[in-house]
Amino acid sequence: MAQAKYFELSDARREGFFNISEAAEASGVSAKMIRHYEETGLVPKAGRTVAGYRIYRDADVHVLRFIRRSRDLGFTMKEIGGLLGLWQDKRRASADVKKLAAKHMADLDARIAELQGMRRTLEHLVHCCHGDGRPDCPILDDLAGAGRA
Amino acid sequence: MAQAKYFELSDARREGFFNISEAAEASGVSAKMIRHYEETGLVPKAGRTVAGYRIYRDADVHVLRFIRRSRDLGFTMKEIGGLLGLWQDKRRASADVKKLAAKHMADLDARIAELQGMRRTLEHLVHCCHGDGRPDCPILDDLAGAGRA
DNA sequence: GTCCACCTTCCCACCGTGGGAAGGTCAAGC
DNA sequence: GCTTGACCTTCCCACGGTGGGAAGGTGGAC
Repeated sequence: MAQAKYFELSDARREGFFNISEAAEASGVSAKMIRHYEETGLVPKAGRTVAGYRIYRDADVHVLRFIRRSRDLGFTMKEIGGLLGLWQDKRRASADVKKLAAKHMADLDARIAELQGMRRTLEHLVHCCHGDGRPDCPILDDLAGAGRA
Repeated sequence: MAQAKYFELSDARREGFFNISEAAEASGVSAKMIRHYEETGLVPKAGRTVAGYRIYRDADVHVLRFIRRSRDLGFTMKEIGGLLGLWQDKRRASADVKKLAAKHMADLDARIAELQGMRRTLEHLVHCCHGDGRPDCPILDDLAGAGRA
């Protein structure tokens, strides 16, 4: 990632590097997750100081922010790997990006529809339940017997 | 769960018990998950034959179906634990069930809104991307720079 | 020199589900 | 009887993402 070799931390700072918590702060990705992304290969290994501290440049933080934004849009790690590849490939076809995004949109639609289905059923049940001190409850009755009662 | 002790499997069947795969089939919960629910204490420990095979009665299958149905409505394991408790408590107040269900509905609403927010943003981006062989792509531009460009 | 904040690695947890290995058991066919 | 294949058991590992925390090393300020 940083491609830098074996600075003292103070030197690294002078050269414009961040340590991991600064990179986390600037990118919105937690230090924990930055390490995790490195470990899983989503981002290349960070440069290190002589003492073994990870150091990051602006460009690295930029990558992390890209990941953060992608997560915010609900892309999976795998998809983000693909997006990063496309982002860094200057000869990419925008159609490839669009395709990936459209696929993800379809996934979101499916998930939304699923949740809305649950919500509708639940709304009906909640509506039917008088919700007082008595024990009889159509919600439980449905859970207990739906599809065969 | 089954409260039965140490049958031979053939005896158990005559007494109306199911083995785990029959219970799975009848309840819609996989054998794998039945064991898992037992291990986590969501359902009581099943009875066993002398050979150690789990055996289930109709009532046990009924419980499993309750769980399955609850999962289908998106309840978490924890919530299902609560629902099971209420279901089996004949002196429950239906208000308690309604409250749990209403809370879950609110959770669903929040999740749906979140996904719809993602979807809206994504739709806009996909719409803006010409999606041809050229590399320039507003989707990647947004992921790379949103919030500071 | 001391102190505290930060860094490192490592392991564990969540939730829900599935895969698969290694070994025991049941029932059917011969 | 014995073999065969389907099933059972327990155990561990994986996924996606994120967090908690322990144990030990460092950086920098006073």
